[in-house]
Amino acid sequence: MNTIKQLGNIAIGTRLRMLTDKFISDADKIYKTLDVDFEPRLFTVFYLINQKKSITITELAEQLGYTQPAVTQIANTLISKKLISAVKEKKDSRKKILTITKKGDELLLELIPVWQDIENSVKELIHETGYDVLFVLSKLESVLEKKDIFTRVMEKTKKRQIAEVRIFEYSNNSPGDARFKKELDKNFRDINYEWIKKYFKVEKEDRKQLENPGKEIIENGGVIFFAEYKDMIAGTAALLKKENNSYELAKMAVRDEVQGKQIGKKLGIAVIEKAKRLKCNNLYLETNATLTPAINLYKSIGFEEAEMKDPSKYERATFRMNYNFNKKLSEI
Amino acid sequence: MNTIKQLGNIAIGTRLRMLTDKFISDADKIYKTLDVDFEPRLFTVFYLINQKKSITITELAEQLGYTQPAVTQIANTLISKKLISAVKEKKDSRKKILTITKKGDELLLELIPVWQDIENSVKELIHETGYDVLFVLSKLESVLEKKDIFTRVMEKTKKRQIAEVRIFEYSNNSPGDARFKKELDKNFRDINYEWIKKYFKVEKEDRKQLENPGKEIIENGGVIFFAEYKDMIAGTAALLKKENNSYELAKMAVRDEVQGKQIGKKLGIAVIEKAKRLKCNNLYLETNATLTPAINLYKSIGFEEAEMKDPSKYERATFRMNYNFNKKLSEI
DNA sequence: TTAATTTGCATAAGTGCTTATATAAAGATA
DNA sequence: TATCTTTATATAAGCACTTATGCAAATTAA
Repeated sequence: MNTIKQLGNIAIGTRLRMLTDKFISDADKIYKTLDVDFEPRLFTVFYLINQKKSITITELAEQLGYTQPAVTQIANTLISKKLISAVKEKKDSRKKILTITKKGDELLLELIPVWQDIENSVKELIHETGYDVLFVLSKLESVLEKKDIFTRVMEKTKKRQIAEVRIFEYSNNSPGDARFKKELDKNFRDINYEWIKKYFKVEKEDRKQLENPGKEIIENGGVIFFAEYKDMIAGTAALLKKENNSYELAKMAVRDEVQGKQIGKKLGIAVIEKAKRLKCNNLYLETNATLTPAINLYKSIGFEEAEMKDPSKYERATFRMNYNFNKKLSEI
Repeated sequence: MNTIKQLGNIAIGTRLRMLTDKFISDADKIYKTLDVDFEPRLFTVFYLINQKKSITITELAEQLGYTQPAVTQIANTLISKKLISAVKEKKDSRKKILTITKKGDELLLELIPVWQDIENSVKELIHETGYDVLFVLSKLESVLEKKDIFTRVMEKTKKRQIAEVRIFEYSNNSPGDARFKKELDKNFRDINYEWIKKYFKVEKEDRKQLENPGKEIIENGGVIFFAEYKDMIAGTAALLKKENNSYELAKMAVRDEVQGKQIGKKLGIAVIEKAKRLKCNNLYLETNATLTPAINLYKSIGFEEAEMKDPSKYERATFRMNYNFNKKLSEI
């Protein structure tokens, strides 16, 4: 039974469950031994009804942190034991007002000294630990409320995953054998066709760039970026050279099965950095106004909504964004 | 939800349960979100099988503090997911040896980083509380192991109940009206008949004393003691005067429905103290050797087994005890 | 060496919560 | 004022354990 301690922090749930079970089963044994017709699970509800004199199901659930069905079930048990009674509220007949019955009051006379003994026993126990255990529990509750384990783990996982994503570029200057380049071309094509088909239709300009990226993008002075994640090409982006040191961010796509790993963001940042190194003074992109998540991503890396001046080569392009070179990047 | 805190020590079980639920459900959410085919409840068992490489159901149950059926169920789930495999031990075919499968090893590769993130998140959480929460839990566990809540409450309840028992005597010197004395006589008779009939048969000597205690006991220089508990006469004892400052403790009986409240002990002590005040130098009692609980009670208040010299007036009396006036009473 | 006891595991049923969903009354909106 | 949404409670089913019990293999006692 000591092994559980060695599992460390991760087994805290199991250890708490064991302590919980011990407390609850001891309480149960106490009622049984003292021949009091009561159960531990009824305690909080019965206690609070007595304290508040009259209270509804939902109010109890809120104040005790139970779910409503839990309170309904406990209340029904108390009603069947004739310890409380329920009446509908006059003004709002959905509400059920619970009050202690005469039999409940009589049972309370028996219960109160037992509760007092339990209270004192727990107090004594806690004192022997040398810690203000209840305060520690409060701390744990409040720290957990600020940021729970799920959120913490997600943050860590995201960071870990981002770290596992490797971005590399493919341009006229990149070395590499032909077979590898062919494989990359295929990935560039497939990943982009996949996402375009999902929301829109493939247009002539798409086909031109995707079928022959070497000629249409690289030879025109552009760069293609790939995101590699766990031995697979997970996403792409292209930096297209335009006139007068202008560049366009285009063909940015991430495979469906690796969404949510910040791959798009990492690609976008790589594109921006490359553009800066190329002395670009005008970086823009075109997208569709309905693609809110994408637009938010672009905003998060420094793009700002701009006027849609000239008609685009793409039917789907209804929204233009310019990169703001002066804005300091918020932390990524 | 803050109300639960105000319930104080007694609601510690409920508070622990809530924390437990939060940890477990967060872990569940993490596996689901990361699309890992695993469940929190499988963790400890799967982890330990991996650590020990091969282990049986019962060993797991012992080391984890789970019941054997719990481990059987978890193991079966792991087997159905093909994460572990079970083979019978050659030497003892009752034993089932569990080991991780290839698929289990593959899942572990996915799980370990997640577990690491959980581990770190809990560590971070605990650090933010400012307390060594796991150490506090250990303390709680060890203090609880030394003496659990049930035992503590029982001790307190016993003390409380003893305090509620009032012993009073009824002798030639006692004041009181006739009706009250008649009522006491009836109680003395009924309580004793009740217990005698339960184990033995009522004998002539019983009838003589019980039907006419005033004449047979009081007028002979004896004293009758009553224990009053919650407005009822709960037990009786008599101190019978014999020749040469000898006294006999007899007719000690406690109603069945108030057994276990130390009433007999309290009566016995009252009898002994009275005997001392009467300058008694030889206090004895006769009982039956089969009545072990009664004999233990007598021992606990200072009686010692003695030789059964003269044949008793009672058929059932097979065991004689003398009070040791020199022995210091152990704490009561 | 047989019979009785102990041990290891399986199975069934219970417990005390949960989530998901239904239902009816009340309140908001058009 | 009819409809749509929200709120209060009920009901059903699930979950992760528990206790109780059964069964067969192993061990101990006679």
